[in-house]
Amino acid sequence: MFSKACEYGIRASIYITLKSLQNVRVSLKDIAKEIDSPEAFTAKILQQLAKSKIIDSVKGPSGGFDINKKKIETITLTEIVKAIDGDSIFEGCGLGLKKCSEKHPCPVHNKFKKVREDLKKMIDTTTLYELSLGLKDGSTFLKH
Amino acid sequence: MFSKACEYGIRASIYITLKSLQNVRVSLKDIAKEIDSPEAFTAKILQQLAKSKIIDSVKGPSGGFDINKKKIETITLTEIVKAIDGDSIFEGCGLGLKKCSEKHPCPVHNKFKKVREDLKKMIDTTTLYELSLGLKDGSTFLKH
DNA sequence: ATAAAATCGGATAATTTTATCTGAATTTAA
DNA sequence: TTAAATTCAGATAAAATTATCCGATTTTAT
Repeated sequence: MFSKACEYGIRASIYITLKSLQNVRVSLKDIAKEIDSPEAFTAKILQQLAKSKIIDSVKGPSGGFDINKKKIETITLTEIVKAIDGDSIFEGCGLGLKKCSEKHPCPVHNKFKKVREDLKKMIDTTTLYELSLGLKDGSTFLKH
Repeated sequence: MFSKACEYGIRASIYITLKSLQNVRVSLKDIAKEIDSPEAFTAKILQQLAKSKIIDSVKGPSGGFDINKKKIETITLTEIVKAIDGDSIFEGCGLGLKKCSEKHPCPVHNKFKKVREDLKKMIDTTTLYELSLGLKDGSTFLKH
């Protein structure tokens, strides 16, 4: 569904959200440990998210990553997915045709349309804030 | 969604279905041309499908691939996907957690569940026969 | 000022996926 | 029986993705 990079990116974002709500900035090392991801690779992904202005990064001791508290409730999964995987997941044809459209559909075009729209709707309406709640109350997890 | 190999596999299967319904066996070359896929790579995929007993292969001149007519109406996309991509698409966690379950869910577990179930239901009930109809009447396409 | 703690950026490496090549085996038909 | 048309199998190559390494830069705290 998503690339590994995107999976890490989403998991990291949810963790950063959780901590940001507690006014705590978190380091790469901390993030990688908490989401059980390769540190250096995760660094690259966080850089992408920072460049896309989804998260903020601060260098130096006591530096790390956080998300603006006011922004947290507005950030959706869609923004993160787009920043990392682009919009292949939204646009791509289910059977990989370069030109697949209503006018020139592949055999599964219509059947896929509904599934894809549901997926789109779901990630479009799911916020980081929302996802951090389960983490906070211990009902959901980011590793193992 | 699916791997490239799987996309080619599905497209090839639909084309083989169309021709098999006309009692015509098709060669690799023909298939690759009709679905616009790399020939040698497609060969590997067809071998997988043949080993999985989804399609039949015949060597020698006038050889090629076909599907038993009686079987055509019973073959679903699920069988093809499983033969090529395994069941990662059915089992995998949306965020890549190794152990994600009802008891230990990732933050998007429940939101993904519905989408995934819809996808599963869709490919589980879609047959090759059905997909070949649009091709036959020119309303759907396998390339460009 | 200086040392330490962090991110940043670019190069490189490992792995997986996609794709190609080549020769062997099989089958058909002349 | 031989040549041609095919698939088959294994090796290899190319490309994309995932992952690591290292030195530079920034910032903090002493």
